[in-house]
Amino acid sequence: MRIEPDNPVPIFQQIAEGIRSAVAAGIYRPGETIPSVRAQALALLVNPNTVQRAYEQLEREGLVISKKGVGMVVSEQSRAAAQNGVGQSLRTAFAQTISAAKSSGLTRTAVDRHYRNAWTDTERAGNP
Amino acid sequence: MRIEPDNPVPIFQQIAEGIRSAVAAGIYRPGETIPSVRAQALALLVNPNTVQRAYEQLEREGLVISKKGVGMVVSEQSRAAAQNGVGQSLRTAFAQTISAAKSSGLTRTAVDRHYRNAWTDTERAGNP
Amino acid sequence: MRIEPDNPVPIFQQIAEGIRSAVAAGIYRPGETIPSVRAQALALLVNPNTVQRAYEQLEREGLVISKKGVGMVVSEQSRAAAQNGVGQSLRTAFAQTISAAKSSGLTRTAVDRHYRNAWTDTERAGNP
Amino acid sequence: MRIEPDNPVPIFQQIAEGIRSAVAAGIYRPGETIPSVRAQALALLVNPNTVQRAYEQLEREGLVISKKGVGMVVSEQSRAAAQNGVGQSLRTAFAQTISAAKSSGLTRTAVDRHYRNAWTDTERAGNP
DNA sequence: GTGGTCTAGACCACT
DNA sequence: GTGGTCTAGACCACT
Repeated sequence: MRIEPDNPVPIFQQIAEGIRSAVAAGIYRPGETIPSVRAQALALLVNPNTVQRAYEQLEREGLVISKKGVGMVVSEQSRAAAQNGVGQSLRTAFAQTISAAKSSGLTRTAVDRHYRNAWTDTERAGNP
Repeated sequence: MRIEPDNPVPIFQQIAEGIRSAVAAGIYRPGETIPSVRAQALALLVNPNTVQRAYEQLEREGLVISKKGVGMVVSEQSRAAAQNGVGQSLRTAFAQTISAAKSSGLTRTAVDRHYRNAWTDTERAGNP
Repeated sequence: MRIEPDNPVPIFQQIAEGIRSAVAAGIYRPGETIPSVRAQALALLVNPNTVQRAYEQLEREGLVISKKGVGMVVSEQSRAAAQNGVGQSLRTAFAQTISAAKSSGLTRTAVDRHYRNAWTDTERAGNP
Repeated sequence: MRIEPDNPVPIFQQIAEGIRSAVAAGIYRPGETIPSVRAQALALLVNPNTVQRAYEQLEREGLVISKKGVGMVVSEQSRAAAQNGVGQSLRTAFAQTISAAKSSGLTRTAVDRHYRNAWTDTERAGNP
């Protein structure tokens, strides 16, 4: 998971989003624990309080359940919820970008070209 | 132009982006003035200072030249710069969304489907 | 006389200073008129109101006396006053620059070098 | 650092200049933080927003890097940049004063005398 | 009317 | 504690 400190999206939300993605991808499975607040903070070079905030939000969403002495346990219903949410947010993100492009007067052809170029960018960046 | 107050992207940047798009689309042409700070603030229901900040940034970018007592005049080289910037930010936005999708374990086929659905969304929303 | 619109010193003060210098240099002599508001405005590509403000200040200083139907007439005591003022402001300007340089930790040798370089700059700019 | 509220140079620029000088003089060193926005505002009896503007400009110049929750950290390349900038602005300031003097009809001998007198002034003022 | 600067004070994310 | 953003409203120079 990568954190972008300059991204206007708050870091704690980036962390939450990262966990959601990981659950959707099956990296963390129901019954397993996600990394502890301290471990995560260390891994991301971020203050533990910030990770804490992210985890609290995930608990409110029901993706994860905090168990004393155990950690944050991935819930049973988590995966469907996460996957659903990921797909939804994906579509919304695309729609926003496309809307912006249209209001700048770009044609669908031009936008599609940028979309394909973006794929090339992500592949070049080492995300096969 | 629409402002989303809940968007983590600062309002002043949303405004700057909106003007950039308008210049790229040829709505404001070189030699013309963009809406005055006060008029824009009134139109967007936003504080004049916030608009001012957006306009300062646009001036630093060379899109616009401030003339006392006259207004913010669109520069000659503005359009190319704006168009370039819009294309660039489009590609970056797509790349970010795609990266997120990949790290959630989605395949290119799935992502493409979401992309096409997003187009449908924007068309349905009345942006033919 | 040159006006610098980007200089934080207000334009009307730049104009007033320009006239003071011209009087000190003997370009305008007692009994003569300085350029009319309209002529000056045209020459400097500035709004007549701005020139008007500069002239009002000069009249308050006693450098110039407005005579209906004639114009702004240079006063008898103007030259001494202007010359005196120019010398004074020169010294003050130098003192400020030198103070700033010292507080940046520059030595007298370094400051003197910059002073001599500045002379070269003004000569190169075509002000022999 | 002293602020002159009547100086036509905007306060936020005076603050920026003051920090630049301090960095050039080695008062703030790379890795250290400059005074916080609030502390500086209190020290200079100025609104925090005004200090903020000065610091934003310094960050754009690369003199300083803002770290959330930490402060404005002096960058590695800061000193060279600041020193360079100070020397540059010194020369420009001298050139402007000299130009003004020349257009008032003063000879180099007279201007040099004023320059030396200005040094005496700054020494008398207690800036050995 | 136009933009530029400033004060006063609030709320947010982060350490 | 730290910086970042925003509102509300004043005053200035210039056209």
